[in-house]
Amino acid sequence: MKEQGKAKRGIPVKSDFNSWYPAIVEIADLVDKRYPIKGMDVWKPYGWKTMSLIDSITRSEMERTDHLEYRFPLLVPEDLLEKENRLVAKLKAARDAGVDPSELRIEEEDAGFKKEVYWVKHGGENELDIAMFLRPTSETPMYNMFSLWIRSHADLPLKTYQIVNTFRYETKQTRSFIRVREIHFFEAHTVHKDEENATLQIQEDANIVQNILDKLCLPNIISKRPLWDTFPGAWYTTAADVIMPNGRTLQVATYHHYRDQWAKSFDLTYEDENGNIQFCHQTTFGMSERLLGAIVGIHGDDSGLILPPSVSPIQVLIMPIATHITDDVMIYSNKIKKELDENGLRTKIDDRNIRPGNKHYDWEIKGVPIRLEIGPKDISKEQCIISIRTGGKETIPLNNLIPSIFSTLESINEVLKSRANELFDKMILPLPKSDIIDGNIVFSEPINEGIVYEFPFDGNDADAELLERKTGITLLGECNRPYKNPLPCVITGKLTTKKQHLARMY
RNA sequence: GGGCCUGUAGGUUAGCUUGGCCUAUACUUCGCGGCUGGGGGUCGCGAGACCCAGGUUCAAAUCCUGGCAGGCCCA
Repeated sequence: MKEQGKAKRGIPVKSDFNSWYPAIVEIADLVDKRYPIKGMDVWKPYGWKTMSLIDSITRSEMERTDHLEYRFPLLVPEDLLEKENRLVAKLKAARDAGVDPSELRIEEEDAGFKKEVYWVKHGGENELDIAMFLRPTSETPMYNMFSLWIRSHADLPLKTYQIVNTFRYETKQTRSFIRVREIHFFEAHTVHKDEENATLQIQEDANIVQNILDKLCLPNIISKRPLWDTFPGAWYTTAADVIMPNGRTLQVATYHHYRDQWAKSFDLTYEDENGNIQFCHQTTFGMSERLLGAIVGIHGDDSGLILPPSVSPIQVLIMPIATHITDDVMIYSNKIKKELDENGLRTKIDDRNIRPGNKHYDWEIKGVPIRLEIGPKDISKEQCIISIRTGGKETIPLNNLIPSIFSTLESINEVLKSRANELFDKMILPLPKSDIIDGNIVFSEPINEGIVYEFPFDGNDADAELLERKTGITLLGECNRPYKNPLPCVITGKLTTKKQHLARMY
């Protein structure tokens, strides 16, 4: 179906994913990376519009589930952080004590967020009495206010969210959308009267994540993260990971059950029906522009992006052909645009005075699902020609335009899903057979880089760590889709249906 | 945290090893005009760069030091 376009504008082939990805985000005009701060890209209109469309899917899910949108300040005074640090330090100590005394995970910093935030220490020329930092996430500012707002059970549940920029001082290598220092962040925070209600919220979050990822055509793995990967202060953390074409997993959503651990630190209490003071139970749920990174990475091809119709800023790009021959071409183009617009589609007419081939390449790179050509020959036959980004060209009669466009968009959506699923299935393999010899695991075949491994696992933390060390890759946690029939755990040999994955994570 | 590498028009790049031939190469891009127009057309004219600060030297894109920015590899 192709053959007509070879590498253009220096786009590397997608099989060279580590070169393709950073190139395509700029060539497709999503971001400009030349801003002179590492990890802070400029969002170009095309990229920002796409992100905004992703956000609007999120917003409608929030609305559907009765969350209200808030907007908290960017700056947090240092003294508020102390509560959080004390909590995190305490939990870590407890966790470490609870865990097998073998020296698990020593690399964790004990200063909480202190080292990874941007500090504001001056106001003009004067040093501030209390330094402030840019929010890396908003638990601290939000919970401080929640404790003022929540008085009785009638105030619960409190379901809030915001979509804001957050900041982390990353020292590692940054990548557009995947690891950045200014994060386009969605965070939902809820407060409930008891653990059970918070648990129900976690189930709702799980459902929302699937709705959103489905609209973006992104298959994913849901795992309960291992204890050491649990968000500080959380009882447990659940995460959604997608698999990028290089075999690395990308965490695109997390939701945390806090139980009442944070409430105890922030004094979040309410008076119940019987007049007793109770601690609240909380959850949080976060996502970011990594969703866009996943779309770029998973759907794109050698010719550029392919955007799912649900979030493509332009769903139908109209190309008038040979406008100088007859004025009818522009008249028809405008007529078609009007008709599509009235049916709720996002459209654009490209009337630049350049060759049509050039326009095809331009919009192909940007991943527009449908390009529609209308020229003098078509007008005489009352038809137009559409080029489909996932492959193929079709001639459609103008009197059947709208239904044809809608069914084509739908089929593009299906093609993206099935391609993504195919890739996803191809990326996951069973872990090679292993034997334990003198406390070491020996695999029957070498562990491969670009693959996600699944395997039955029913061991403890020490077993898990052995696996990570031995393979050099990371454990995603217990998957929410267990094996149908029990299999022997790769470490203990015990029969279990529990499934885990090992992967290189972004 | 440790190590390696790189900075020349908007983008990709030649020149750097061995300082002078640089008024800096080519492609692309951009602007104006003409012919054109169904998958990167063509002709003409025009625009655009040596990261910053020092140093060495008669002379620095080229050598040295520092800064800033970026990339890669390893714990």
